[in-house]
Amino acid sequence: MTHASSERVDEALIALRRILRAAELYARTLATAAGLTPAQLRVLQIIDGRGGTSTPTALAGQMGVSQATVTALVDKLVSRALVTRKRSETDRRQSNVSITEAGMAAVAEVPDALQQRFVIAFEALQDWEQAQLVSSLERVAAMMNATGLDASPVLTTGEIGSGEAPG
Amino acid sequence: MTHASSERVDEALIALRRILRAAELYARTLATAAGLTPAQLRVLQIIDGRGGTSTPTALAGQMGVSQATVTALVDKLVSRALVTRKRSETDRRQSNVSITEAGMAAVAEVPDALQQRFVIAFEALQDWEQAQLVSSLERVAAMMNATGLDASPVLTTGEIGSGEAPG
DNA sequence: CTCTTTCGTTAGAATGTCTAAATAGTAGGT
DNA sequence: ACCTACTATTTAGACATTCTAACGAAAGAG
Repeated sequence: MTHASSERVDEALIALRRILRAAELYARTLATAAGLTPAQLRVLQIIDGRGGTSTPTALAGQMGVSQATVTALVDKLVSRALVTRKRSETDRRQSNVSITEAGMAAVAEVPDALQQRFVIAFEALQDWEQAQLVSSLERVAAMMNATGLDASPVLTTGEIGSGEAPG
Repeated sequence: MTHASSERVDEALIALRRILRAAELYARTLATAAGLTPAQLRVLQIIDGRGGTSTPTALAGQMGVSQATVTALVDKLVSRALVTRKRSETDRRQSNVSITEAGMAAVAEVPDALQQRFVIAFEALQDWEQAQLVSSLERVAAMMNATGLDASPVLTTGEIGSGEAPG
């Protein structure tokens, strides 16, 4: 039991909070600039990151909200022609929500909030420091998830700095 | 220019996103369990962390929302007797929002979302790993802030695992 | 005292969110 | 074919968060 441990937890927490807050505020700024709301942008990004099509149930699961909420969000996006909604032909209970070209353009214009800021900072770190941060972060993330919450991996991490990600 | 860099950014981003999402979902769960909403709980936590009293303007600044929003939030909390609102005597334009005993009890009952999960994970890390994570996190946070966004330090990091924090 | 600025609230609107109920489709058993 | 059970989605009704704009009240400068 280290004495200094709680101080360090404090410091880590403060840093994490600042990252958290910066990401949150920035996400809103970006979405607003694109004429969208944060939630609408998230829907668009998830669909785009999943190959251009998804279903309400999948979206609800990934976003951690109810299907009803997704319906409302998709309604808004459909009315702006950023996505289309079409009944599945193999299972007509299902609905396929597909991103349109306008939607893709909107997503492409808006760099991912976390990415934009985090990547810049991350790339300024030393190589060994990057490796270390990844390792520590992954352990924390794994442990937080293990505590009982599934943080449904969104993984919309496409165009970061290099070319296309492995498809 | 390292080739492996973008892969690592991916991994770090994914981990951070999972932490992000877990914290967000968990915050809602906790607030709901306490009969509050996330935003209301945040107000309570900020006031509590600031010595028990604040003003609408200060709260708005710290939360990154407008004064009008704070007014609405405080209205709800007042109606539940978790805070009181009283005109300042030195400057009667100002309003002092103070947490009540019931409010403090509510805050004490609800472990901070991030803290709860993060601390558990953090304390399971090796000593050197903790130190490293703090260092990396702080660099990232500093750099993200330096990019132009002020993430208004909330620092409600009081009762983590040890006794009272300084001050 | 009058003008300007600051602090806070009120009013009105849009969005996000939920739960519960309704609608529609699939699948299995008979 | 028909009934039942389950799954996928939408609708309806409610409440919370948030904004901007307008307003009232107080402080400060002159």
